[in-house]
Amino acid sequence: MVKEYISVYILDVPYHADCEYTYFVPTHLRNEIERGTALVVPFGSTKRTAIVSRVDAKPPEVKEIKPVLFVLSGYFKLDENMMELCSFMKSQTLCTFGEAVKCIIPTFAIAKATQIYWVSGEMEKPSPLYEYILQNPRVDIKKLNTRFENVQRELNSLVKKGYISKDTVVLEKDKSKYETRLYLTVDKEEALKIANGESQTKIRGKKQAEILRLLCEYDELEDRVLYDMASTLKTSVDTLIKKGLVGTRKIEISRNPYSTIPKREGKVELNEEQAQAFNTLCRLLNDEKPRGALLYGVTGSGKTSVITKMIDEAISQNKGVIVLVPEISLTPQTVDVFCGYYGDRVAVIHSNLSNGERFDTYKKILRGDADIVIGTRSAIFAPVKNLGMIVIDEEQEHTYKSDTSPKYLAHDIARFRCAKTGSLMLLASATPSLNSYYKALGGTYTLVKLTKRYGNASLPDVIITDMRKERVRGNMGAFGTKLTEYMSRVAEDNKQAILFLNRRGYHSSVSCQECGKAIECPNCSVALTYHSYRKISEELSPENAEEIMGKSGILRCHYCGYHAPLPKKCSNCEGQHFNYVGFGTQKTNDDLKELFPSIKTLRLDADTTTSKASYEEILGSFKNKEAEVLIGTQMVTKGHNFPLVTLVGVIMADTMLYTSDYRASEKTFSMLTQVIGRAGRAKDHGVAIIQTNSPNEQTILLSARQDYESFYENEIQIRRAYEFPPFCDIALITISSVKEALLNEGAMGVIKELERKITEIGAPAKAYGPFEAPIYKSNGRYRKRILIKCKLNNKLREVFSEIYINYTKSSDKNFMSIDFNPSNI
DNA sequence: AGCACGCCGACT
DNA sequence: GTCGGCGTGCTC
Repeated sequence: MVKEYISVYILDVPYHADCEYTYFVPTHLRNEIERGTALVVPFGSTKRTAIVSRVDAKPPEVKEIKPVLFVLSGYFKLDENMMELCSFMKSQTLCTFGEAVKCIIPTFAIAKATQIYWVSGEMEKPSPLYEYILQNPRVDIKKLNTRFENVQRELNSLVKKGYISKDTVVLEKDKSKYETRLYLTVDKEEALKIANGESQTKIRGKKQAEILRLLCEYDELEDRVLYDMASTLKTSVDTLIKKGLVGTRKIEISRNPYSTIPKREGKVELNEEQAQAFNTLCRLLNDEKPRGALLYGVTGSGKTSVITKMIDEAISQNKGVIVLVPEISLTPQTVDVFCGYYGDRVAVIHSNLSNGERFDTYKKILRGDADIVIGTRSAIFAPVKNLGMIVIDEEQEHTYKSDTSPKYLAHDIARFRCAKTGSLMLLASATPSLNSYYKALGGTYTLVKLTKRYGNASLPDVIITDMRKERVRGNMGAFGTKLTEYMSRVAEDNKQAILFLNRRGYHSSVSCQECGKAIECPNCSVALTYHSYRKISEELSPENAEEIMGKSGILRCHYCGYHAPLPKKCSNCEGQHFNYVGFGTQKTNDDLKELFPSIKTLRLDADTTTSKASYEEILGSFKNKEAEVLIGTQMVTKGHNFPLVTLVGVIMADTMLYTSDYRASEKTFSMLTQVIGRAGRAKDHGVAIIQTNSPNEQTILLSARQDYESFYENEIQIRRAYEFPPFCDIALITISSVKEALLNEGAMGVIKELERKITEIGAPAKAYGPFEAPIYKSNGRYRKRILIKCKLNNKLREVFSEIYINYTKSSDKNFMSIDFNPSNI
């Protein structure tokens, strides 16, 4: 029973208005309300959906305290853990409480207040809008908006003049899907008698008799199916219902797109090392305290077997499990394996689900019908019952960080949920993120290693090709000598090859043609980014790049704002010619066609895989050997094993290495390690060829040896020396505006305020900027950034929050976004 | 975010 | 004179 006053969070308010509001609870509603209940309240001049945050609020000193209007029921209710998670997200990522709620509950289930209109007075010269409302009483604003332009204005004036009236209603949705089942209400013998005309109860139609016979045979049938089988329509069934011979019932059906996957049987056998890892992890799982573990296993060491065994263990103890994978479409085989193994107990969550599917999946988990959830980032919020373990596979992947509000990292949500439920957070990777490995070495996580490759799997031979030498020899194409040679061998031997290209990015760096070194920021140890003002129409090719790029442009650091013109010569070797990394990838396909006209290729990238189906189609045809070569981006590095693939080629390994991101090495290492691993799955000995301008780069050499630990040792020292995560946090403030002058002014104001507040609270933080964003002008808006290296804590977050509020409250039309530890810089 | 209020120009 | 443009500020 709640007291007189409650506090609520209103959904759909901007950040600066997102605070707790107090309402009076009419007595008749008092036993329907608790913390987490959804209800509708008057807010300003509208009615809004809200979530109860406190049931014992003190009335604030405001001129009017309004009463709660009514309570929303259904699936739209938050439990205590969800409530705390929303508060956590709000403080952690500076999102609104409502944005957090929308992560946790499918938007489908959230009732939203809408305006409806109807005609209430006669109009002399009816406008089209008036006519429409006359025809469609109680239409909602959404529908009007789709039919008329600029509708709000006219509506307001019509209301004012009394021609129409409006009201706010909250439509509670039940978007569940139902089907109607038909069954006999008399026993079968009787029904048969009736059908054969042997009973006192007489029916006339032949169809009706047939329906009765069918129902005798099948007990219960879906209405549509029965209509089909009896080739009849609703009318004859209706007659039977009226006669009381047939009954109907509605049953809710669950939209499960994965229900067709055949069930597989199989028992996981672990080798000694895996068994040991399993035992360690089991102890952590059984510990009542929340635990974190990092399962670091070299490529091919059988991490998945250990994870599967852990899931078996968890569900045998009646504990629920969440398994996160980087991108579901990248790993359909993972889903197949899981669904095949665990059948109906699995729920799959990813961004391609329809609203209906998402809602059904949500309910299935809520009911406890699914205790294993596998999915992408957003699955971290799944309301799994009796949660016991959260697995984050390939935990270093950047897709675990959301880049739209709420800008959370799945790990943080996992940590929070595990802490609340005493669960195990299990991170798994062959190339862990530096952050996670650092924590593991520091004892925050238990480090569990798998060092032995499974079975007799061997690493492929890795050949590193120095592309600078190829250029000197006059080979300007995408294929070096070695790769050409091995490609033709693949063709001869009737095998297959995978070629890996980096996505063609906007950022390009500049590296010396002689020594291959990229031009770096003197303060930050990251490659400087080349900003040119060339026209997009000037298509770059390796031949004309130096000329075009050299003409105009400037080098910038995205961390400290350092900028400089292009140097005349390389600071390392005095070389005078530079390569502009990040172009020419589109030539690969053309070059390939030219070199090997008979070879069939398949392309796999964001352009060719608009749907999940096309992705699997492409991989399917490659598996069926409808093509010899698969060319693609990141996507080719994951998933399927292709037994015929004996060659993996990395067209240009530097593209990712020399980006402005401080994690460039980390990302390159992870990527190359995975690509090379692709060639090691074949029965025949595989070969991986890495083409690069910097063949002596440690990152490339170490990834060729799959030597993560040495890579970590190198990289962590650089991070420490230049103070990058994990030794600090990075906050990125982006301000955008259509007016360039307004932007400068605003950004300067922000950094001044920021610096003042940082000094005030004495936080260890340093602000850099403002400087131009990598794409300075985009969508007609100019964007500037301020970057802060700091150690985030509640006090500092509060400072950012205040800055954000001040800025969004102010009247100018600039936008601000704040991202803590962004995934891309 | 909505929405109302309020202060300016161009219309019957 | 007033309609309706949008800048400003509030929401328990």
